[in-house]
Amino acid sequence: MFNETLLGASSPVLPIDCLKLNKEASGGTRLRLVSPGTTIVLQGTRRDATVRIVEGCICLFQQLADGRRQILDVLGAGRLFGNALADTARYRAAALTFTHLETIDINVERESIEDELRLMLHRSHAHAILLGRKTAAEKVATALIDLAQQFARIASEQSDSTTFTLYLTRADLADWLGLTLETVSRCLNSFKRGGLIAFKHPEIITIADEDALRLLAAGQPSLGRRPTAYSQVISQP
Amino acid sequence: MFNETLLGASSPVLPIDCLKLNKEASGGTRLRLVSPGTTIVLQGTRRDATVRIVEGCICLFQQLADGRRQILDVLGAGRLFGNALADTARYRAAALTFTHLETIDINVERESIEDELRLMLHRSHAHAILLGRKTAAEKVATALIDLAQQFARIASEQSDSTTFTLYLTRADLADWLGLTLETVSRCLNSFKRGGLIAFKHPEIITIADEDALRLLAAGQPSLGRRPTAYSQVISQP
DNA sequence: CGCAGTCTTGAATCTCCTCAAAAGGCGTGG
DNA sequence: CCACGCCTTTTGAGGAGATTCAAGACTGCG
Repeated sequence: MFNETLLGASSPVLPIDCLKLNKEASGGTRLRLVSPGTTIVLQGTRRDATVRIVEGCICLFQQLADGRRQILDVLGAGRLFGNALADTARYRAAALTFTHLETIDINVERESIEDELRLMLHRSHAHAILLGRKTAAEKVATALIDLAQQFARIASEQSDSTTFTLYLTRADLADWLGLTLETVSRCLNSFKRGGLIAFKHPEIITIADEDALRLLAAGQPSLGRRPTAYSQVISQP
Repeated sequence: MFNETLLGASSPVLPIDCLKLNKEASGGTRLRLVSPGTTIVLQGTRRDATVRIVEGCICLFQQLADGRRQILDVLGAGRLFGNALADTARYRAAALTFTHLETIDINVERESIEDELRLMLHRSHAHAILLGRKTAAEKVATALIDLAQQFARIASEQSDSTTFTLYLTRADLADWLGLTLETVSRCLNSFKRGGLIAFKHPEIITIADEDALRLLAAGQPSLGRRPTAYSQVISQP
């Protein structure tokens, strides 16, 4: 069962797996460490219950009555989460690794919050075309490109290969991409055999051929299947 | 081919199929009539190019390189659209019927714009779980409930049946729900045979059994298939 | 009346899912 | 240090839901 972390100025309660630190920089904002698997619950309906991810990875998800799960977004360092962005009662957040959070002042960060809101909407729209119109391979390719950008290690910049930690399990990826865990695994290993990516441990991924992956992710006619267009194709303006 | 309507204070250009009216009420906002099939292009990157739908129906959509299309949202009267909400260069809008638009002042309507932004995000998230995790029948049921709410005719409130105009074609519905036009047609006719809905003309739909439709839309265990849950089911708090 | 567009329906195909089993990693404890 | 159990991942075989292809029906319009 998931642990639950309560966050919010109104609640002094902190579960065992949360560390509370005080930071003198940036005006004494609190830092909280959340363990993987923990469901993050922002206290009440307070508008000011909003946090910034300092380090780590969090996913937002929704569930249907029978348990079918859809991960809405995967958030890395710098992303915001909380009631100032959207009613947190409508979906839930879970930490995918040890994650540092810091509470933010919604009056001071008004601008950042509006930017984050626009970013969320843009990402959600991009994800809609992924879920609705991309093939399994295209979905996985898109996810890899996205996660590589968000979680790339600043390690050796040798050649053009990027390595990143895949905080999501195959099951998480499946619930993000609208697939099954087996299909995700098959795609990843097919990419591996094709030389698009490389991995030894299933959670440390190296992008070997980013160009090819990007073409696949974009749904390039040559690589994917033929299109399902029910309306005339409209040329870009 | 789609016509293109230019909107925005910077552009005095109006295509033939657009009527320009002056309205004395609400401070001289302009009203524009857009014909169905018209792609609406908000001029430039101006932050103030934003409109409210007074009457009619507009859909927002994106396309992949090969023409695969995904409708992001269907907007009815009262909804906003424009650069104040999201960069309109990232997706396009098309009128699905004769539609009245009025330009709004983003300084005066600051509050409404932020509300609309949150509504867009919420709807996009709700649509994500539809695209990723619902079956074809559940998708179509969800769409019908949604459209009935947004486009219900205020006609005879007899019994509990709602009738509405389906401005979307089967192809539009398919591109909204991540299905094919044939699957949408099959679902609608299956609902018709099952007594959930009724229609004589394919674009005038009556919701006959709203409760059953809502259960289906919610992905009720008894009606749909068994769940695809890759993580433990988390009980609601 | 005939044409064009949308919608409906059927049959075959295919992608992805389901079910199943085996392999690999990791921590615990003997 | 290795055995054991637990969990995630991989891989295979078969099946189901949705798509594709195709033909016919309905509607509105010149």
